[in-house]
Amino acid sequence: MSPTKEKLLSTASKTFSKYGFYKTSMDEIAKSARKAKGSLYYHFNSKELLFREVVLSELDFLKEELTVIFNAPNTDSRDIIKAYMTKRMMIMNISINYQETLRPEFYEFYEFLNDVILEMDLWEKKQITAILNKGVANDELELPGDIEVYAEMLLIFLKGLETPLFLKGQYERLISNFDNLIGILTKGISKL
Amino acid sequence: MSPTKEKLLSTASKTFSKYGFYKTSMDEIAKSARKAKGSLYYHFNSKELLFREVVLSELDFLKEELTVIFNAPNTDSRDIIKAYMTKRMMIMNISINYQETLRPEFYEFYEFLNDVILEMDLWEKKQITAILNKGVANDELELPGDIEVYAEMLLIFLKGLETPLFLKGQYERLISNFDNLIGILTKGISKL
DNA sequence: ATTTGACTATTATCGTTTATTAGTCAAATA
DNA sequence: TATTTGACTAATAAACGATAATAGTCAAAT
Repeated sequence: MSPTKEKLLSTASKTFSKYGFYKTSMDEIAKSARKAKGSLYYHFNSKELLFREVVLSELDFLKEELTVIFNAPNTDSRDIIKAYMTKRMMIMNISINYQETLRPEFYEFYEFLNDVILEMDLWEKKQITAILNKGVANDELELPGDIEVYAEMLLIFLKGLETPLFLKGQYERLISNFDNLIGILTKGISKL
Repeated sequence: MSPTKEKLLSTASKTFSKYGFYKTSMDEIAKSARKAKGSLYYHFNSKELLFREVVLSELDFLKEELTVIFNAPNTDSRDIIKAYMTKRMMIMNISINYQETLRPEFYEFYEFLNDVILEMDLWEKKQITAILNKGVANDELELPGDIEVYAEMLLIFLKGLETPLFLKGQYERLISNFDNLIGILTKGISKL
């Protein structure tokens, strides 16, 4: 990625995270980055696509970090699940532009991001399903019924926590008990 | 409750559930109930308060049904938790006016209902906390850390399911595995 | 105490103008 | 050739008034 493009992207990320998508203008981003507005459009084509790139970069970072965890060799599937949940929450907590998309009052405005979020959901669901299947194969886990549905519900739970944690400022309070909760969940799925 | 008031309330509930709060007019409700509009205002004071009553009546029904479950004598706390989760989802599935308040595009418009929902949340949290505490006292459950936070997270999970289940039409698909999931959760919190 | 419906007050909607901001492009630069 | 620039245009949001729809009132009737 060229230095100009990189500069524009990081400036956009900072500005969007400060004022939100709708209260940030392209002129403002260009000015902050000390570049011409034309360069923004040369590299990103539109404001929506620029914001997409910003959110995508946050999700790509999350994906990279999670990939390390999911692919850790010789690790008990329960430990992978634990590490996954913890890491996910930590990174989401600092993904300010992703958090912006959670605001229900903007729900309809972010439709152009639906596919990005959906793609991430599918990726996570796939990874969770794989690790659950591996756990069952290794006799570490015991899961009656459809494994994919468990993966889906785990994701629903984690995503359900996002609003209280990141938008309603309960991160500190709830995260303190998160380890205990993870313990219970893994106990629930463990083969005893 | 007077017959007129009852008639108005049930007509309002039907009409709101059919067209939603904003696309239903007071004239329409009065006409459907074959009453004068003045009667609506005599009994309910405003459109918002009328809708409140409608949603409250759905939540009161839920409360009543759950109270029976929570207060069942001589019942294992795990069975109470299981019955609670199942019953909650069944009743929520038919509480159409409550479901309307879940729509994120209307989020800001339903602020006058926030206290009703919050009150229900607190009630549920209190009931769950009580049953978890009872379970621990009876040596049926094992929960390290703050019990209230578990109650809160269980509620977050159940409420997180509402949107996929009721608004995105996944009720049939996901509910089929719900029993298995409940089994896992109760296993996770059980003292072994 | 309750019910009624003609009436008033508010709020949504539409059309128009103005201001802001998204998006373009020919020329300059490297 | 690929990139950068900023004056320029096009599209959209905000502001405003006029009109339509609907929330809410109240004196009279039951």
